[in-house]
Amino acid sequence: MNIEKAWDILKQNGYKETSKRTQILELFSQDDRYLTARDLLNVMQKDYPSMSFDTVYRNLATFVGLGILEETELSGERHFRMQCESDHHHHHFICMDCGKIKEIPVCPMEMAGAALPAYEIASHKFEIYGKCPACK
Amino acid sequence: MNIEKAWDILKQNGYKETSKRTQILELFSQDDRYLTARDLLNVMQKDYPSMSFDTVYRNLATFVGLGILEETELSGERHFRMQCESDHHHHHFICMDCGKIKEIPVCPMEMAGAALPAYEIASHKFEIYGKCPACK
DNA sequence: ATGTAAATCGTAATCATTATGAATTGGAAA
DNA sequence: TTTCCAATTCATAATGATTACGATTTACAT
Repeated sequence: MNIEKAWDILKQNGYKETSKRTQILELFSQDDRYLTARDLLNVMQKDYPSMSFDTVYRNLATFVGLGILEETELSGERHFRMQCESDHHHHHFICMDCGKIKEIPVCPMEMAGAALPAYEIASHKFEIYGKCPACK
Repeated sequence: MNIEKAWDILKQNGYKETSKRTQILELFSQDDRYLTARDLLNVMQKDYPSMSFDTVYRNLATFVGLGILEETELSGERHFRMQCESDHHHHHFICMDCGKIKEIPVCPMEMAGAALPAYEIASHKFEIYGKCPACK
């Protein structure tokens, strides 16, 4: 996901181009780690002092809803990052030191779905946590 | 996991047998769904009016640490349930209506681990969400 | 340029969780 | 049984993340 594509999606859904949305998208596009709302606010307030909780949270929710950002829960806090470019379904290894991620091409649902006949499957979560080679 | 086994573990680790721990274990052993701390408190205060947040949270943490309860994060809240009996590693389907779970015998780590040479894997999470046959 | 709905600001409210200090309790030992 | 002390619980306050509110500002179509 890049900034231009994100704006295409926002415009198509009737969202306006504002300076704060620009700032948020720029930050995410140049940082490929998972960030919390507070991380985001802290980093942004250095360069753009007027950025409120409301603006951050509201736009994060909008972006996740439109598939621009993806979200996961790590140690009790919501974390966000740019949605992956990959057009094929995949999952993530997440480094608990530096926060960087690595795509895992396999999806366990092919195997597991067969074990659940008569069940209606809505979604699934598969994540691996540990240390990346650089942090080890 | 049954109540006797839970007490064995607690005693072995020097924890005392208190009425509140008894009440908590009884509740979990007769409800196989994931419950939040508040669920637990609400249900328990009907029968045992003197049950505080502190007692609930502290004992939940103790029980999870000892492997008596297992924990997961659903829609931003921590949920708890009795640790499964199964001696082999497995994962869960969770019904988003009734909260009941079904064990899934497969684990994707056998496949995925191979895709991460040089990575140090600490843990992983694989859960499937949807509706069980009864709720569909 | 102007009007208007959308977006943002600054701050307060809410909700889950954790911490604190006083009071109570389990269980061993006298 | 009674006493004692550390473990536990109670009642409540503090914390930290998230959401909500009313006033103000802004994007952008007309």
